[in-house]
Amino acid sequence: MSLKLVTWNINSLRARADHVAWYLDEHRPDLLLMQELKMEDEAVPWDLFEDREYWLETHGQKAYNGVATAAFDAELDDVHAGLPGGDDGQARLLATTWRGIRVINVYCPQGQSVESPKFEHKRRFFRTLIDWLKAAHDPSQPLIVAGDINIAPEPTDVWDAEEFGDSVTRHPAELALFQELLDWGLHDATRPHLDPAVHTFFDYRTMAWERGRGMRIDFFLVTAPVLARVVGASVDYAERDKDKASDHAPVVLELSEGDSP
DNA sequence: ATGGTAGCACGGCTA
Repeated sequence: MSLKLVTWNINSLRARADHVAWYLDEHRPDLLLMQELKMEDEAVPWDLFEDREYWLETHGQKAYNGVATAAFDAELDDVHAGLPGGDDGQARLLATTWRGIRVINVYCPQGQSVESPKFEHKRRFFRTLIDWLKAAHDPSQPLIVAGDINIAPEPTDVWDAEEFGDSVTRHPAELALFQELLDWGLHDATRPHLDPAVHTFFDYRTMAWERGRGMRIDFFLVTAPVLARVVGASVDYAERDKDKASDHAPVVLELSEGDSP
């Protein structure tokens, strides 16, 4: 047996409630990290999770952002919402401890364009995130930083790296920040298990799913003790292909069940 | 073609 962990930008829990319910029934993930709830905590459909025996923690925000972590048959402890000094009050980060692993569920700013003030905010968010990780976490301990990272670190992580050039998600300043996470001791856990052509996000605007123009911007970044337990990974294209799907596909990471070091 | 679609919420922002 293995544990199934999923990160999924659902693009509104209200619009995607049925899809999430179907996903829990069909796949019963042991841990589900959701981004872009686009609702306040008060509006979250708790029954959807409670009825299926999931422990749920949310960090919501009206209309934008919002993250939630759901665990089947396990508690979520030491819940901490928000990135200290880094998210400008936007609901983008939720830290919990699950089965002895610190799990940081994150929805990183998209940045809009390199010229936009939002790109400054994106870089500031990552600077603060990295500094906070370094100050308050230990890469020798079991840690997962997962979610919609909004950076495509490898040329194969966009449908056409030439066309992308240095635009947002592929700008050198962002690639350097992503590399800094790796240098600190995080590993891109799904990459060795995915074909380089597999992507996680397909924009509605350009009919990107229909045209096969995806990006890989959703990640499980894990420390060595977690990496040693990884037995597989996949991206659920069937979910992205459904009617009224989110623009992001669920990303699945499988861990062996063994005791945490 | 500085669009295209989707979500929130009912005009414009965000992605």
